[in-house]
Formats: sequence, structure tokens, C-alpha cells
Amino acid sequence: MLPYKVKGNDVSTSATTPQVLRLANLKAVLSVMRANGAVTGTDLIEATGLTRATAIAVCDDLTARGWVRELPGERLVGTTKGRPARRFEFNPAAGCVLGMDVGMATATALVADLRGQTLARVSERFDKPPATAASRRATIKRVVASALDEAGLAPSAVLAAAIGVSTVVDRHGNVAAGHELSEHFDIGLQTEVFSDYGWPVLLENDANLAALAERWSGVGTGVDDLAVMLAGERLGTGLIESGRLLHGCNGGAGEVGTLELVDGVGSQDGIARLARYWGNEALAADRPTLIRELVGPGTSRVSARFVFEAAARGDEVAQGILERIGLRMARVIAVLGTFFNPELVVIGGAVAASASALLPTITRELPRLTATPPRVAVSEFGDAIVAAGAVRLALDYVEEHAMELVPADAPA
Amino acid sequence: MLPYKVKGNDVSTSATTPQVLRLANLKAVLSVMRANGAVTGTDLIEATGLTRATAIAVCDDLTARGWVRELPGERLVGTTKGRPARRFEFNPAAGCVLGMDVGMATATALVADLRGQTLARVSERFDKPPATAASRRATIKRVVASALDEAGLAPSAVLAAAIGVSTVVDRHGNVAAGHELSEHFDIGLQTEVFSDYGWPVLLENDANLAALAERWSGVGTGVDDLAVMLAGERLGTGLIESGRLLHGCNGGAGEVGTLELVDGVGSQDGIARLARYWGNEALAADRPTLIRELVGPGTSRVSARFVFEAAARGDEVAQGILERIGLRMARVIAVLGTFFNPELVVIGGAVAASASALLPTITRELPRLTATPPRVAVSEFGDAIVAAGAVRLALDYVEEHAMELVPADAPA
DNA sequence: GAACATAAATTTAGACGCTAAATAAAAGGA
DNA sequence: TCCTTTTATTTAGCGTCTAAATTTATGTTC
Repeated sequence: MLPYKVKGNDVSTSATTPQVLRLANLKAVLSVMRANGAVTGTDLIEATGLTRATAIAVCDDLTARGWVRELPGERLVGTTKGRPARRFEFNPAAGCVLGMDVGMATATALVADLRGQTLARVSERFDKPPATAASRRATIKRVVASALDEAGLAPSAVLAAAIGVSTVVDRHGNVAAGHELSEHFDIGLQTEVFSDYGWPVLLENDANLAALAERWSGVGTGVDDLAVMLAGERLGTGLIESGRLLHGCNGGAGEVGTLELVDGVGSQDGIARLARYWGNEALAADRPTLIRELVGPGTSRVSARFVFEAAARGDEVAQGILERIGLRMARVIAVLGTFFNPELVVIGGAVAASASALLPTITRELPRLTATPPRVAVSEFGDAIVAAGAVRLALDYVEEHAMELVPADAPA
Repeated sequence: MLPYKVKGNDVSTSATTPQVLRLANLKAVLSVMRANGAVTGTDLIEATGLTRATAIAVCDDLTARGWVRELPGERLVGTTKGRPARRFEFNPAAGCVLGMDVGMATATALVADLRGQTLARVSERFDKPPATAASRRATIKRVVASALDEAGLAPSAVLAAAIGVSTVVDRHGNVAAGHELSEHFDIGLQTEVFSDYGWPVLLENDANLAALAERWSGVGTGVDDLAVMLAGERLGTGLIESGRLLHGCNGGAGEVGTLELVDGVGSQDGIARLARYWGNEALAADRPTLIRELVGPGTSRVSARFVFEAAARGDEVAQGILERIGLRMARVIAVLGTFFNPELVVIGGAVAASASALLPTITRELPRLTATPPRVAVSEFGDAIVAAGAVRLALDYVEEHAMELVPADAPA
């Protein structure tokens, strides 16, 4: 065990090096490294306010623990004089994190190093419903195994795993009463699927993770008051206020179940579902539209993609559908904007790319619905947004609990 | 200036007493004292985790600064053996705080000592609108002066003042752009009214202060996820999530302006206004009702009080009005409950006492509107709820900035 | 009332975490 | 080679805190 003291425990007394172990400083330095990559002593002095002696001592300490590694002395470009600075960075070999999106239809896993760089990404569709719990468990395990394999890492290298699920999760990571993953998730994620690995497993609502992802490195980077709507099939919202995720007492904050009470909305259907529904309606009404050609003669199954494509090609029926969807989204965003007063509302999920076609309608309507319309943007994350947020949550956990975790290649 | 060091400054070096000055400990001890009243060294050991030596040293230090006083050695009942414990408490003479509610019609001031005990309370109605800004300023100054007078304190004893206003205030205490107190508040509270005194003046939205008050010592005591609705004339909501006030990016969180979008609500009218409106409607329709008798023959002005009284006496028309109000409130609470997922929703403001007559309707309807109905309660604060919350905000400020403030009777 | 028991305060020694200042080291440039 | 620059390292020492020993103030018991 490495020397570390919180209160009254033994500490190995080194005569030469000052013992720089204060927890807050360790975390601060780790945080700076995660944000900036390789850092020098001078960087840390500026970022943390510590003395050089202390800053370097913290780095040496973290290096001894395995969290940090020192880079060989390649000089930074631009500086030419003086003694070369030592450079430290979060040790990529200290371990990795696993971020998962366990949805209705698909399981996605992202493996990332401690700087957040993606090392591997694997997706697999679940068996068509009704899939057995055993089948779903097996799919998830396969996804995890092949993601680790692709990253070339052993399960023991994983320091924390976070999982996004489309259900209500409270701020302690427990699935809320009444939402015990009953629909398709009754598969005991923590107890059945991940218990073998011995990882810390964090559950969180998928929309909340999407919000974390956007604020981390998406269009909402650095925005402190942010709402992210997963708007594909069902509307779900992740809320960040003053930089912190909102949960409410049971984790239900951001649920839009009462949208049925909102005029002109009437349900919590998402963009893709509405496009399908109204697309089918148009076909059934025998209206002339490009959608029919795109769907093809055989089936009557409209997918959202066809509606967006037809609209892009100028089809008026499809454009009318998008207009209707845009109006509805504008109303949802207006309610959200007034109740929460976010600076920015991000539309995310698998439909995000298509959703940009709705932006003109939404931004046109918003000022008519609310006096303080938020900015509206479309996520650029694609369908990895939830898994990316899970990575971020796991990274936060690792940083917060670094002193309780053992790096993958910790020195003896 | 008392010896205090944050970083590298001079400190008076006492040879005998250990110098226990770490800011976090000072605040922790002050916080325990404010919450518990008189405390002993042992209490502090349990509450803060410090050693006895340190705990007592902190108390001595705070005493020397004037923030704390030591009580004469009256033994606590129950303990009989051993050396009597020294007992310390927040020094009431260290100063006071001022909490104000500057509403449309009335200005209320509360003076409280540093334990939160009310020392004086004064209210005065503004001149009937349209009152001049000068008249409103004069009223506020009179209220402040007589409250301090009633408490027997000089203006210099005030360590901080907080003011609740019914407009949008962001989390930095600035009135949001577009809401610059334009309606009736364009009186330059900080610049014109309070600048003479030299106090730190904190502005906050009235509903937010009501939420602070309820969580401090009302029906929401200790509830971490709480919504408080000021429901008299206009609906306004203060939101506390995980123990922290929500503001949103401009302070607009909890605004219910978009209620017009909500089915069955249609406006942000409060309980009193609706009662008046529908009461007048009933009279105009010539329906037989006790309300008419209570109003009297001369006028046709229905006040909310009459409607509630008639309903209490069994009048069916009045009861019907309350039922309608209850249904509307239930819808508002349902939307609030789903979006924010609070544990408890408190109805507050001047109408709070009457509002308990609405509770049966609300609690009956809620489960039909939302799957996760919050608890609903009625505030017991009466019309001092906003001023009480202002006191609490000012106390928080004093505690947080104690080391930058100078107690009223600080030793030379 | 003297001896004991108890609970708390106080003193003492020393560890830890840091800073500031002095010193040393590792470069480039004249 | 010597100077300049930039950074690292060492040294001394201060402030904060803890743990343990000691003292103090009280009640209890014989």
C-alpha cells in the first residue's frame, strides 16, 4: 500500500521530499492534467496557485502512485531558453473507463483513456423484442468484451463504468421506485451483468448523460445552464443548472410526462416517431408525396429518414410534416425555457443530424411563445452522445475517487 | 485589525495558544452554533470532527474576534459529573441582519439576530398607485428605520441586508435584463435607498426567498428538493434542488409565464385573483350566494376573503369557485412536479392560510394528472414568508463572509 | 472531609502541508 | 568560457492540527 493519510494513519516519512499529500491538491492537479493534457510545473503554479515546490511534489507523488507519468524532456515549441521544464500527464496506462448506452434496441460501449480519448467503440443490436433477459445480458457482455478487446485492454484496466439507461435514476445512482427497469431492462445490470468484473458501476439516466456529454465537449461546452433533449422516439431531457445535473428527489427532474397537459403537444413522442406517424398518415390519405416513392411499393412502413429526405428534396407534404414537428418542439422548448431558463437547449440523439431541418421553424416560433427564448442548437455527437456522457461520468468518478482506486499498473 | 491570515500574511504569534485559524473550521464552528444555539466543546467535536484542543481554540479565536461569546458556567441539565463544559454561542451582540419584502403594495422589514431570532417586524403600505418613486423610497426608509428602532439597534449593527422583490433576479443578485424593476420598482434599491447605510445588500426573487424560508424553518424543514409557490396574486415559484436554489442562466428558473401553454390553466393568475374574478362573475350572473351578503349591498367589490369565508360556511357557489381554483392549482403543481420532481410543494404567501381549503381538491386530483405526485402542503409562515427568507439569505451571507465583516462590538 | 471518579480543559510534543528563499541545474547565446 | 534564462531542488521554518499526557473542576462515597 502506498503511503497516504487522511487522518491519523501511518505515513512513510521521507527525509528528502516534502510530503505533499493534501487530497484537494491531488485532485486539483489531476483535474488540470485531464483538462490540459501534458503540463509543466509552471502551468500548475498558474492553474492551482501552489508553489513550484509543492506542485512538483504533487506530481512526483502522483507518479509514484501510478496516476501520472513524466514525459521525456521534449521541449515545448516556442520556448528556447532556460532549463527545460519537466512535463507530466495523466498516465494513459493507469487505466480506462467504460461508458455504455443500454437502450431499447441497441447496446453501445465506449472505452476511453483517462484523458477521455476514445480507444474503442462497439455497438450491437439486441434481439428483436421480445428478447429474453438472458439474451439481452449476453449481448451486453459481448459488447463490453469486444470493446475491451478492440482497445487491447484487460477488464482489470477498467477503473469505473457508467451506464446510461432510458429510465428514471436518482442522484445516488439507484433506479427510482416504480421504474425498476421493468419494461425491457429487467436484467439486473449491476447484479447480473457487471458483478463479475468488480468495477464500480454507475447508473444514470440517458438524457442526463447526454447533457454531461454536450457540456463536456459538444455544442454546450462550458455552458453552465443547459438542457439537452433526447428527441428520437420519446422525449427525455437532461438538465444542468449552474454546472450541476438536476435530479429532483427521485431522479425525475426533466421528465416530460405531463406534456399531455401542454397545449399543442399532447404527448411525449419524439421527432422520429412523429415523422413516422404523420408520414404513414399522409400515405394512408393517398396524398401525392415523394415519401411514397422513397418507401417503395412493397411495404407501407415509413421511416423517419424518408420523411426528412423527401422534405430536403422539396416535397411539400414532407415539409408540412416537418413544420408540424417543429411547431411542437418549439412549444416543448418554450415550456422548458421558461421553467428552467437555460442558456441553451440542445436537441440530441440519433435524429440530431436531421433535426437541423427543424431549426428554422423552431427559432421562428420561439419568440412568439416565450419572452426569453433560449438558444437552440443541434448536437453534433450523433448516436454516441449517451455513451460519451457515460464516459464523462465515469471519468468524474475516477477523478473524485482516485485515492481509493488502484491504477492498472500501480507500482508494487 | 485582528490577526487573520489566508495566505502569507502576518499573524500575531501567540506563544501559548495554538493558532487555529483555518477558514473552513471557523465557518464550520459558526455554522454549528447558528444551528444549535449554545454548544460545548464536546458538541463541536462531534459536529466537526475536530480535536477538543482545536475546537476550543477556534471558539477562543472567534470570541476574540467578537463573533462568539462564552456563556457563564451554567451546567446543562442532565449531566452531573465531571468538570463543567465551557459553553459558547453566536454572540447576539455581534450584529443583526435585515430581511425585507418589497412588494407591489407593501414593504415589510424583519430585523433578526445572528441566530435568526426575530427582534423586530414592521410593515407599511405604499401609497396607492401610482405612487412616485420618491414616495416609495421614503416608505422603505421609514420601515427600515422603525424596524431598527423597535429592535433597539443602530444601523451600524446591521451586517447584511437582503431584499425580496417580485421580479427576476439572477444568481449574482442582479435584476435580469428586461426586468429592471420597471413596473413599480424603478426606485434604485441598491443605489438610492440603501447606499447610505453601507450594508451589503442582496437582491433576490421573492419566491426564491420564500423557498429558503420554508426549508429553513417551515413545513419544508430539511427537505432537499422543494418547490414553494407564492400563489396570491401572480404565481411565482422558488425551486430548491439538492438543497440549492435554482436560478437558471438569467434567474428565470421557476417562472411560470408559459402556463398559458398549459391546458386548463391559461394564465399565471394566483389564488386570490382568481377568487376575486370568479366571485365577481358569480355576482354578475345573479346567482344566489352568501358572497353577496358578505360583500354587502353598497359595493360590488368581491375580495378573496369573502369567497373563502362563504365556502367555509357551506355556500355552494363559493365552494364551486374553490373547486375550480383547486383544479387549476393541481394542474400547475402536476406540471411542476413532473418537470422538477420535488419531494414537496408548498403553497405560500398571504393566501396560504385560506389555501388549506384547496388541499383536498388538489390532493385528490394530483394522482390523476401525474404518476409521481409530490406532497403538497400549505405554508404556516403567513405574509412574513418572503422577509423571513431574506433574513435567512442575509444570515447565509454573514456566515460565508464572516471573516470579511466586522462585528458590531468588535474588540479594539 | 478526604479519597475517588468523571468529564472536560489545557499543555506539550510533534507530524503534516505548505511557503519563501536560497541554491543548483540545464539549457541557449555572446 | 561565461553569462542569461528558466526551471528544479533543497533548506529552513511557519501555521494548523492531532494525540497523548497533564491539569482542573466538579460530584460521589465512605
